[in-house]
Amino acid sequence: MSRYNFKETEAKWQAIWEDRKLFAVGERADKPKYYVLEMFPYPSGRIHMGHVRNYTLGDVVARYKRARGFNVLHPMGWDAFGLPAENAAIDNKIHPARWTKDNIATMRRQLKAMGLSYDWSREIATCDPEYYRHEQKMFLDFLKAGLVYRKESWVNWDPVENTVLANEQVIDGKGWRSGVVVEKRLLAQWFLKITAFTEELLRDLKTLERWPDRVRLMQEKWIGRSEGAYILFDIEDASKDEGERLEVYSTRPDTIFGATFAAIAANHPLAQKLAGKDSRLGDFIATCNRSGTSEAAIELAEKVGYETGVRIRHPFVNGKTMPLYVANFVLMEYGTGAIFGCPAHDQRDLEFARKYGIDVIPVVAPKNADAEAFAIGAEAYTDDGVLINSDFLDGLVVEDAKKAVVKRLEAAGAGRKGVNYRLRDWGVSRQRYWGCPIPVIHCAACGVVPVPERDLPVVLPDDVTLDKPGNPLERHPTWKNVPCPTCGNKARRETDTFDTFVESSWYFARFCSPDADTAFDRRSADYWLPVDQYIGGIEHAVLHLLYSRFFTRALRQCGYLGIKEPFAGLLTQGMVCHETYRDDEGRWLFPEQVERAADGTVVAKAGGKPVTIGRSEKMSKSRKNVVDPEAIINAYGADTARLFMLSDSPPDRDLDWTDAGIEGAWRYLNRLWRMVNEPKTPLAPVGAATPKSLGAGSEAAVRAVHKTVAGVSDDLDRFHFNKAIARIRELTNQLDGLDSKNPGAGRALRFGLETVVRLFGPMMPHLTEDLWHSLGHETFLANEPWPVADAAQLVEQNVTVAVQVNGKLRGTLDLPKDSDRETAETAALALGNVVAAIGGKPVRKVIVVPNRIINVVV
RNA sequence: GCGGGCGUGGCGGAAUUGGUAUACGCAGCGGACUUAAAAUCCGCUCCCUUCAUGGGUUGAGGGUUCGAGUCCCUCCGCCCGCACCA
Repeated sequence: MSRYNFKETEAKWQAIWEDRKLFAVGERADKPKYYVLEMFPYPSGRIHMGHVRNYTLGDVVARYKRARGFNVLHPMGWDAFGLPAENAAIDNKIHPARWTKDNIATMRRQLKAMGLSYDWSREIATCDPEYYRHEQKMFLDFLKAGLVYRKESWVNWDPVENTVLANEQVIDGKGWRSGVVVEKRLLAQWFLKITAFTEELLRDLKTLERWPDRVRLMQEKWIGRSEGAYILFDIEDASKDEGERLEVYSTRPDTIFGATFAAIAANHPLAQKLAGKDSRLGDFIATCNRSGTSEAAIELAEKVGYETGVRIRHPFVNGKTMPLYVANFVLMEYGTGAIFGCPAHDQRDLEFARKYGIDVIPVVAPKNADAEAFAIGAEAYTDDGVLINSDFLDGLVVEDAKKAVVKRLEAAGAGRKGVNYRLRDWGVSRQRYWGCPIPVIHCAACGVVPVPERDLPVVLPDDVTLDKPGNPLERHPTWKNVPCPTCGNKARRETDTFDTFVESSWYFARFCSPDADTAFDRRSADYWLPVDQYIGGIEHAVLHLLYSRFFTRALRQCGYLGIKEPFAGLLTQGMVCHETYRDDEGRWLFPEQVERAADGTVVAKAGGKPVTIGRSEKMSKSRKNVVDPEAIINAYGADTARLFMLSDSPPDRDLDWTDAGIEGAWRYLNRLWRMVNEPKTPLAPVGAATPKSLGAGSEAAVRAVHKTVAGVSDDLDRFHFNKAIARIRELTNQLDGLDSKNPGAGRALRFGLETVVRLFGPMMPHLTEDLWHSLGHETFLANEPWPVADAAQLVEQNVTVAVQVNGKLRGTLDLPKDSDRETAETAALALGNVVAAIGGKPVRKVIVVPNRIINVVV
């Protein structure tokens, strides 16, 4: 029996497509444009299965839209700056530029072996000065537009390595290389003013109709708009510092009469000031600063506080004062860095109060509760209710009480209504080498001076040493020494580089005109943008996508482009998982290190000892549950890998990689290949007219083909690739069973097979291109239009209707489509099983859903 | 800790969005072909009970409805994000 030679076939068509420049595109007026983009990869070394999945999904969309008549832009590039290159430099003594370049070469070769329909002439790498010089220009334009500023901000500091650590380099509060406890430290850093667009970023989420709801919801929560009040508390005995007041933000100003303490962040200016007179407070603040800078680390830490001895006055109760604490769970970045605590109606405040013996005064009671008897136990009461113990607020519901409090506060000059956001400005400074230099110069006389545009790009120096801790740019003997562009005196270059999220915030626009002298040609950008379909991992749901949305608005403000939203459609794909293996000593094993023994158990290839199989988890190097895409492509071909990736799970869910699954996909490819190359029924000649009369079997097959075309088109429009494949497989099963004696079988089979080949084109481009030619065609399948179903062939004459008695299925009926109520009801009540189930009881009601179901209620 | 999501046979999943649960595939079992194996082809396969009829089942429990995998509430488990990984 013949087998499909994927190696030869895939290489052949890849060469021909490339040679004919089939996927190179330009702007054109005669077709609608469609821009499909997959998140570009970080060049970490070799492609992994997550890439294969991501790029397969994108390629199906690109090829499908091309067939549907769109002028499709489908580019690829490299997110080439980042921390791993520096780690590799330290570990392997290889220059980050060299390492990155080698990795790109490897990964480009691997991607090309997948047969992806990219316009490779548009390839970009963000570490190329031709790319990042435009980013430096953007930064200067943002600076002019007031969208950039400098301020002090906290970083993770490793006191042994004398260097700043990324959150991922802090493990259990310790530096990953040094193992010593990490401290927080203040550093002057550059910030992009994303908060200038907060309301817009929030409001415009509604316009992103083709984004998953969960991503929009996550962004909404991330921006975190809340309404409340800013309240000023007088500080007792603040005689030396007249007029000093503590400002807090609260979303529950209605609970002000339940306030029994106040707390400020460890790095609140008042805490710093008080620490000057209280060394134990200083120690406490130092302890707080020993936890990491990540919100998770802060929130997960045990909640502790320090009573300062300072007391603050209640704004409405004369003579009432409350203790002021410094607490590790109050964040300086949120609100004013200060809160008032109302333990009765906030769970965290309640736990804090119980721990430090602070009073708990209920001020909101459930509507029908007995106010006298209402007490707080272990749970704070956070629902709506009626105000009690609250002077002028008593009897009001929460909403009205909030308004009443704000009114009084404003009248007393002790506060105001206010809106607050969780969103903070974007800190873009990184104390690292392998990133885009920030184009400013520090002059002792002139201050911060932007690098003049004629001096761009500020290029990274090549001659750096990465074997010592700290930023190599800082240590470089000459690079940072420059004359001040304004006064000409000796000055110092900024040695911080950009967060790599900056590069990925505008790369989609660079692809529109990758060789332009400016960041991008405005006309090209106007033609191609926004991206019609963006595809990538859910892990980018907030940061990358929000930063890109911000950047697009900032670029618009600076006149670069005219759109607000960069990505009109978004598809977030799930992870690729694999089961895990451990040997008898608990060490992880790669899948290729284990095998199934004769008795069915799984053992290690080396030594034959039994292996414990763990559940399927995200593929990761640390657990060794990875399968190398290149090995799969060498063993089965790209089309098999693509088919399996698409057929086994819907794109937004996790996918389990299994050997059995890939084997099954491979068998199917061969089956299809044989159906075309060794047909059981001789195929009608190419282009032959359809005979006047076909046998019943052939006619049914033709109808099935039309139904499949309609179904698959609909599935692909909704990204239900797994369902589309199931449908086509059903059709091939039917075509395989077509009796060759049936009149018109050869014609029906040709029509069926040609359609199957065309429908599978976007998913398995090499095999189908080859079969298309085997079927006698000389055009490129990749250039063929998408098949269209004949609407007349889709109409069913009869439908199967389910018949239930009291909601339980008792039989089915074959009825003409759109039968009227009476016909359906009469037929249903005549069914033997239905009569038996009714058992002579009176029929109360008969529900008829046309063409669907009949339910008899007795 | 906070925010978001997911949960359907031995496994991946389907279910026209409130109307016949388990399509399609994987694995398994039986058969055909073969000296034999591989490959291929045919058949069976959610669970319990039965000659048959029947009954049960969508992580667990409750609710709404003529009817719930789908909507609501409570709980359990797993996953993603938390601003210096990308």
